[in-house]
Amino acid sequence: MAGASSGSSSESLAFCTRRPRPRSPSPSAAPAPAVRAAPTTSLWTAGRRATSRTLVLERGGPAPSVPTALVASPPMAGKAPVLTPQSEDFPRWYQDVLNKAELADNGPVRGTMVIRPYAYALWERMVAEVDARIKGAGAENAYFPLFIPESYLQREAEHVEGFSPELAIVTVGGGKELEEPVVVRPTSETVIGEFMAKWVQSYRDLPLLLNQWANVVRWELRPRVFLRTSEFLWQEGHTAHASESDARSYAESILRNVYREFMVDVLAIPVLIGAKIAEERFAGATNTLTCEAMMGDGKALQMGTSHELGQNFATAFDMTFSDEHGEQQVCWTTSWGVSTRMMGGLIMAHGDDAGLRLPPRLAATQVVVIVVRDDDGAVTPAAAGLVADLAAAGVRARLDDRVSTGFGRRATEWELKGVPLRVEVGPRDLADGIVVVARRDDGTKEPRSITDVVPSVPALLAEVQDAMLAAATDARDRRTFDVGSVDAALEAAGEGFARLPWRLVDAAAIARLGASAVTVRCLQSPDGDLPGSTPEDELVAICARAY
RNA sequence: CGGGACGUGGCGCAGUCUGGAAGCGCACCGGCUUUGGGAGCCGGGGGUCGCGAGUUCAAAUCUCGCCGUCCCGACCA
Repeated sequence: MAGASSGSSSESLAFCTRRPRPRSPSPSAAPAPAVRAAPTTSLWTAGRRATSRTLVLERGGPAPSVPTALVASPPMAGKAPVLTPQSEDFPRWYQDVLNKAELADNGPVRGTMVIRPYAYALWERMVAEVDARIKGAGAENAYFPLFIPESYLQREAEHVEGFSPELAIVTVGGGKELEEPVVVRPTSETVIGEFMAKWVQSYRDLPLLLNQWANVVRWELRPRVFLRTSEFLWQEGHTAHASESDARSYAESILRNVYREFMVDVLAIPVLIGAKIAEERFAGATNTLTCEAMMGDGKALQMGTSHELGQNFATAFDMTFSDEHGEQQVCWTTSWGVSTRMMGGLIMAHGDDAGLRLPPRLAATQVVVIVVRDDDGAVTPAAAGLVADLAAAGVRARLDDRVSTGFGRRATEWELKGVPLRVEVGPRDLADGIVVVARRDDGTKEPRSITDVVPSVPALLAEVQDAMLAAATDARDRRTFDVGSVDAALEAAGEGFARLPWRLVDAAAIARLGASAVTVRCLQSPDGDLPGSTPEDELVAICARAY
């Protein structure tokens, strides 16, 4: 049972270099109040204290017109929390965020979702950023059909086998039974393979680098908005190469320079990169590379994958070319994708009890300028001027001049929606020549002179971006543990990621982990890079519970 | 697809056990007063009680079936 790679000495290895804190209370241990009473110390209190301190420090002098309410901070005692606290019920919190931040609804058909404008704007930002990087990698966009002949799927044995259970198949069209049923694409390797085979004749046609933005359908048994829906939006890249090494390096390059770079630099989500174990590979791939992120509850989320398909699809679709010597060769192909699942990752990696927190580079609205009140009609024009100046400075800013709605409500709403910076302008500020700038990431507020707030915003946004990445990285690292046994990995996975020597993981170990819903998310070299040429018995298996 | 919980105005819920005129809070609309962290008062609108069959004089309530949602498993971007 224990393979040669899994010596019995494993049980005696040190448990952890960094020991997990006492296992977090299981749901049953956390006494959920019968009525969701307002916590005595709300999140407001913390933020507010920081606020008053900052205000006093920065303003100096008598500061006679510091808005008293900012300092006095009437806590939200007596009010129900806006969202179910994460610590109480993380999945419920996620649902609450989707609803309250107006992100998405369930569609009428099970497993489908409606992406609301605010969330779709975020998706459009993701598309823009990822698309630019894909083009930077040399791939061109194209579009292939939604309907695929069922026979195409069947040409690659593992591919059909893997996807059959989740296919949606159309058997009737135009009121008539179809001669050959058509599959609603679950992914497009097969159609694209068919056409690549047609287009590639010579080594001069290679590499052929294509990408498409599309929707795909995979009938899901257990859907979850953004994370696992029966229809989702994504990008799927498909490439053909003259050699295995060229295909491999391209797949790796997409993972590192497109996906990881986007996730780290734009989403501010630190991701691990690694290779999937055989059981977790894409159906039909010879190697699957992945970006794995940690969510706020310590669970893992696969954020994107890049596959080496070897010659499996090229063989199935007769994708051949003549090489420099006039010899017929079979192509080597890759495919890679990221999807609307990243929306779920974004929400769960950064969100807190007050709602969404958006990294500035992604945020569709980076700064909201709020007219606190406007007694004499002078504040709104000033605020609108700030918005215009911010826009001119390249900042995505918008105005909130809904003064008929109370300030508190609007502030709460923008926090729910995760806008990185709020600029609050009221009559007193105007009289003092200041505005109050509030950061969503850490809740701090400080006054700025109205004349130099605009030029200071880009740097502040950059600071917020960096702080969010640093905080997410720190949170992940605190929940990552080096372990020396399967038992220790199981315990650590209750909390976050376990780094377990791969040589300790045999089939029996995978089964034991699986019994507790813990899986090997990926394999890495000891320094956290892709396995590459690292000897197999030196690899590290990242084990975790996953979405 | 297996186990569990649950479907009552947009959201959260009471009412269901023990059948007998659909209620509450928030949200929404109007008016006035408000507006520097979830406003107040007054007045309104909105629900074939998830859907379909039964039982009954009478069904949100009882019975059966189906659908959906959430959690836990098996499957996945």
